Amino acid sequence: MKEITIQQNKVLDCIQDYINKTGFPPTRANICTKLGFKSPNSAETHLRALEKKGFINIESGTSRGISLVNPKEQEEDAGFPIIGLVAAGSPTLAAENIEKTVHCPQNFFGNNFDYFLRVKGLSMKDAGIMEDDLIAVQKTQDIKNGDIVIARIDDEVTVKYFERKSPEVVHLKPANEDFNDIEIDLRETEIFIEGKSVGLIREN
Amino acid sequence: MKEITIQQNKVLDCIQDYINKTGFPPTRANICTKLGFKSPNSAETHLRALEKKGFINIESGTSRGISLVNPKEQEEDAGFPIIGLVAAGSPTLAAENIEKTVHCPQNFFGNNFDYFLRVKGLSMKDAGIMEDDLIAVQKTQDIKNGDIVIARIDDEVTVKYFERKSPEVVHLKPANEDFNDIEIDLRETEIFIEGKSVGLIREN
DNA sequence: TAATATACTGTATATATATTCAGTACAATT
DNA sequence: AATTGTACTGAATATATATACAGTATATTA
Repeated sequence: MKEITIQQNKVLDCIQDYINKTGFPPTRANICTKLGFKSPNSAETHLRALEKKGFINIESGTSRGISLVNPKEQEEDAGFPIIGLVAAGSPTLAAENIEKTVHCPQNFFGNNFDYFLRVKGLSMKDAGIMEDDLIAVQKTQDIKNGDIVIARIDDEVTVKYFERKSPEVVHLKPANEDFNDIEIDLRETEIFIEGKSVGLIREN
Repeated sequence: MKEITIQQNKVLDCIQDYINKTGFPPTRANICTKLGFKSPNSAETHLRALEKKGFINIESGTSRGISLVNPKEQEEDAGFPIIGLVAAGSPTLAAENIEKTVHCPQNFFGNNFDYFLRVKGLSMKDAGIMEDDLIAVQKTQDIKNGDIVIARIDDEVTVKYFERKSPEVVHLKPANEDFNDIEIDLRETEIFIEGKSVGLIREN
């Protein structure tokens, strides 16, 4: 997608708004009214530019024949994969691990997120994370102490509280007294942080 | 919604298809082409009937001014209210209790549900239900022992495990050893079951 | 310096479109 | 038997709409 000018973006937003409100695209005159243009040709030239840049399609000779190439609904109401928390051997986002796809807004949990992780085991029970819950994972390296992180040690994926004890030592702490802390010396063991939990869904 | 005839349903499907394919609604002539009519008035009369029955809106004097009253997206991706679990005094679904509206598919949790309830307190902690979690509530009276129910006693709303001890006695059991069972004798105390929990969302 | 893209106004027009009117036919109610 | 709703054809028309043409102005690029 090529770059878009400020005015062209206004026209694009105007079209989106009009469709959301009415259910059908605007005429050149409609756009002029909304944006304060005095000639329908102002809208026409912007539309031609938007078409040339690939943002819209224009059906020739057709009233209101404007269609959006990338409607916003697709961005806001995206499909997110559910990944099984397999014990060992598989990188998290491999296609064969995708259980199914869930549709919800990207900002469903306040923060953006990237995928759902199906929880196995009860090591985070006291944090209210139960077996088969879905954790909304945001792929990020921006982790603070106390965050619930999705960490990979070798090929094992685990969900735990994160706590950095020193530049070289990290503790991964469960929320269940039956489990023990995992202490990791980064000089000895490699650890990869997949991301952190920004939300949770329990299906039943 | 009133009943619809076979032909009118064909016209309605035709409109939906046309919008899906092109991004904008059809003209009378477009409908005629698709359905084999030879006069635009055939489409016109069907459109008027559909409008009268509430399936579509027609913007007068506007080309392609047809909009669907119940587009499929709205059915699949509906808005659900979040209700605060206020301690006393208010019926649950009063408008002033609605925090905000969340958009997600109606079958998001496998079962259909009607609204979200914001949890206060930790009485269901061991069931993984924490403070400020959102419980997806299905309004139903079909409760089995062990279900997590939303019950109203007088004007107090509470979330607990449901267990019927006898035709006259019901136990509402918390999932936290710091709380005690609530024993209710239906001959003495009135209890109303708002519904049951079919899912859970934690926002952060 | 010329060419090109953006960003408009203003006018004009062929045609795309909604919409009314006049019919015909059939089935279901009242 | 009269009325109403459905289901069409066919013709006519006012107007809604796309779209071209003629300008003006500014900024950017080659």
